[in-house]
Amino acid sequence: MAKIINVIKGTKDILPQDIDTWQFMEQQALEVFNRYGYKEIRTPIIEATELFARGVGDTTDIVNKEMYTFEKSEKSITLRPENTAGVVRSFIENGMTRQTFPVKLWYKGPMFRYERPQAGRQRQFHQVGCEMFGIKEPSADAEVILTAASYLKSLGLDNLTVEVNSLGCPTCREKYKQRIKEVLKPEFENLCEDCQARYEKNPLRLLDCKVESCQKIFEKPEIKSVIYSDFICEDCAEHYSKVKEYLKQAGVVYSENKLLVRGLDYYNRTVFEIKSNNLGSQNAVCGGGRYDSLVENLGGESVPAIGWAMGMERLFSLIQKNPSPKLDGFVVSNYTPYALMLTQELRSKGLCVEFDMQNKKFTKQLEKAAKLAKYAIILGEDEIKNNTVSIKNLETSTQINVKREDVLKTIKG
RNA sequence: GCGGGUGUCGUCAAGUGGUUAAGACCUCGGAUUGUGGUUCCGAUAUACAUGGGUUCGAAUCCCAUCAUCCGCCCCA
Repeated sequence: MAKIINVIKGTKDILPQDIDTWQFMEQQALEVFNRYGYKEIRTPIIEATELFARGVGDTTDIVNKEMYTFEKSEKSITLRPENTAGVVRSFIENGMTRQTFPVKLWYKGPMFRYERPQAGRQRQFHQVGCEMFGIKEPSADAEVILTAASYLKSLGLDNLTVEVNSLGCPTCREKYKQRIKEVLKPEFENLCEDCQARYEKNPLRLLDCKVESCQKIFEKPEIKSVIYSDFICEDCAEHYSKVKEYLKQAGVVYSENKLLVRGLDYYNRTVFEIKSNNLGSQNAVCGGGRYDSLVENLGGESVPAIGWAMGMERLFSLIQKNPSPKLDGFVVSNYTPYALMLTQELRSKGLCVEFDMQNKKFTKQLEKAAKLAKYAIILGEDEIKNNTVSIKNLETSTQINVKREDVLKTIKG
């Protein structure tokens, strides 16, 4: 035999036995987001590398070491590692700035990141996400989080933890960074290697380091007081408290996590995550936040925006799975042409029906019917002669003879 | 990029140096020549990740490679 070819590391087939659940996720997305006023947008899977360098940020891990990038006709092209940058690009390029605000867009599709695969992490994975443009008021933040919560609820996922935080605006965040750097300066030598690098590149990300020795340093009172201080400016603080107020009024249970720092550079003010306890170490189902300067950074006008993305594989592993439904009927007959005709007739009426194309023995066909279908539709010599069929309920073993045109009525009630 | 675990039929899984490598599920056939799901019998002609090594002898011990899973990191 020839050598078999395997899937690429970190990628997976979505197999027929799982497709019902995937289609369910997609169907719920369509319905819920439509209700919330979102329109689907489909952007290319490949984009100019520069889009991600400028959009996601070149200090992020995603851009630094996780992108699938290749050259074609002297252009640098990258498989999208996330879709916010692509949506923003399209928003600008297609003049959506001139549409009535808010502009609400949702997407779903594969993303690519060159990372070491593990539980809840693949190199090709799927995200579903929402982006809302044009509203700077905190009501937008609350609505966007509500949209996420509604979608999760529609999937039967209720008991998830919503965490929120505010990163402030570029001005107050910069001050905060400086204060963190100052207070940690004496301890610099004691920080782990990663943290030393973060100290320069993005001090905000020092905070969620899990190395014990670093955590001990962060626990020191004088340092802790800086880390946990309310650094955000008055405007940001007011925005943040409004968001929380709205969430409370909408009945969203959330907790504040001051260490919730997103690894993407474009976020400002509100950031949030929705987590599960049943996912192992990759426990975030949803991550998002406000990105008021991204549109401008990518060459558009200054348009505020906010959005989130969910990992569909992670959702998949949390969703209650239902067994695939059985066929409505299986035509059992040793008269193949008649069986074919009856099958076609029933299908045209909307039933899911199969027949035995191999014309096996009657018992074999019935056995197959019992395995695959709710009803056996028996078509023998007598039935053909009288223009009837015998319908056997394969669960209750009751069998009745009905007129051919009454099959639909009998099966569907 | 760094750690740790694991690789035996399509799937699950026994077997820890010694004749033809259990078993179960799935699939297919038969018992049952127009009535299934239970039961019984049988079949799938060479499944020990790959390549080396140790040994009289390796699925079993050692090394390497590959794959996969888990953790760090980061994120969805």
